[in-house]
Amino acid sequence: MAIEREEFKKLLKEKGLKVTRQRLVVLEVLAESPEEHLTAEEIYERVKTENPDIGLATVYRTVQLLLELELIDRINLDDGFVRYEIGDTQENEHHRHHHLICLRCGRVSAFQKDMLEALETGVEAALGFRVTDHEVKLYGICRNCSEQERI
Amino acid sequence: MAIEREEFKKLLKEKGLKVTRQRLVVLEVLAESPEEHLTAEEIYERVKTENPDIGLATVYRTVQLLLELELIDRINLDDGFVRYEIGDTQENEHHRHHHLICLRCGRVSAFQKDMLEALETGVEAALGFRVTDHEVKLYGICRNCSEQERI
DNA sequence: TTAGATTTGAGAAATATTAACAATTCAAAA
DNA sequence: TTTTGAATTGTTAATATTTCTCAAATCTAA
Repeated sequence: MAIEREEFKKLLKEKGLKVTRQRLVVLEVLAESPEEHLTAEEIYERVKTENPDIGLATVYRTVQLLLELELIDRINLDDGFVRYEIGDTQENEHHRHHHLICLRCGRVSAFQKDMLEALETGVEAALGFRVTDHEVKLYGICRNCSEQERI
Repeated sequence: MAIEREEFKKLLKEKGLKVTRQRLVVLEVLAESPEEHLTAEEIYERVKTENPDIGLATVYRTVQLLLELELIDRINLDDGFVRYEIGDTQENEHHRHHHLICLRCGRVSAFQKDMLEALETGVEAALGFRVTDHEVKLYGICRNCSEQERI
């Protein structure tokens, strides 16, 4: 479950930050599409439908703020854009940077964090490297595309 | 072991590409520092000591070519630069995009590919996603920094 | 040596993101 | 509600990496 509007307001106030229309709308756009990975420009386009006077710089600034508050995550698909997606407040840690990227259909999805735990403990045991965060991208062919291929 | 100069020449000829001084020097710079992760600008600076007349665009073009030939790998540390490192011809697959990034000293190192296998087979078994490539970055504190901290 | 295609160098162009700064907006106090 | 001061915003310019353009140079096969 993503963060609620009222929780967000409370969080801003706690940090001494102001609750602005722009901040609410940017978060809302991201919260509306938990499965998508939007670029700043895409967020800007969507925000403009509700708030035509918003500036692109404000989107960049707000996205930066939301990252710092750990309400959203970033993903870089190496296509020249940084993308953003709403985080999941159910998880204790908001580091959900592990994605499956289908080379056929382009779909980006996440997989369960616990699948990474073996890898991380393995690295710690073998190399003494204490893992605190990760960004994992696995490229390949998703189930859907595999099945369509077979037909 | 990285690719040899003569192998590279042969590979270029096989593909109908020309063997140029610039291509040889760029590969050499990368081969000299298998542990480093150089930006295009850094490669350019080093190449210029042997070849002062080279252009930056040529470095970008050559690096692109070397990527396509799978002689080098790219890594993006999200600091605004794409970085390149020589690949390892010993491995059958040249996808060595798995790195440990120390948040204390900034060192970037690689870990053995076989540690990833469990993760990849797990994803395949659980989700039907056939993994063909990966880019894995684990952030944390390396052994060196952990030990220095303790002193 | 020649010829033709590829490659290069230099600088312009493209493009994502950040910085600067005056104008606006928010929120606490009067 | 009004006031007030600081935070935030919008606009535009700036920054910086990477790509594009094109004439000149270079490579390779004949």
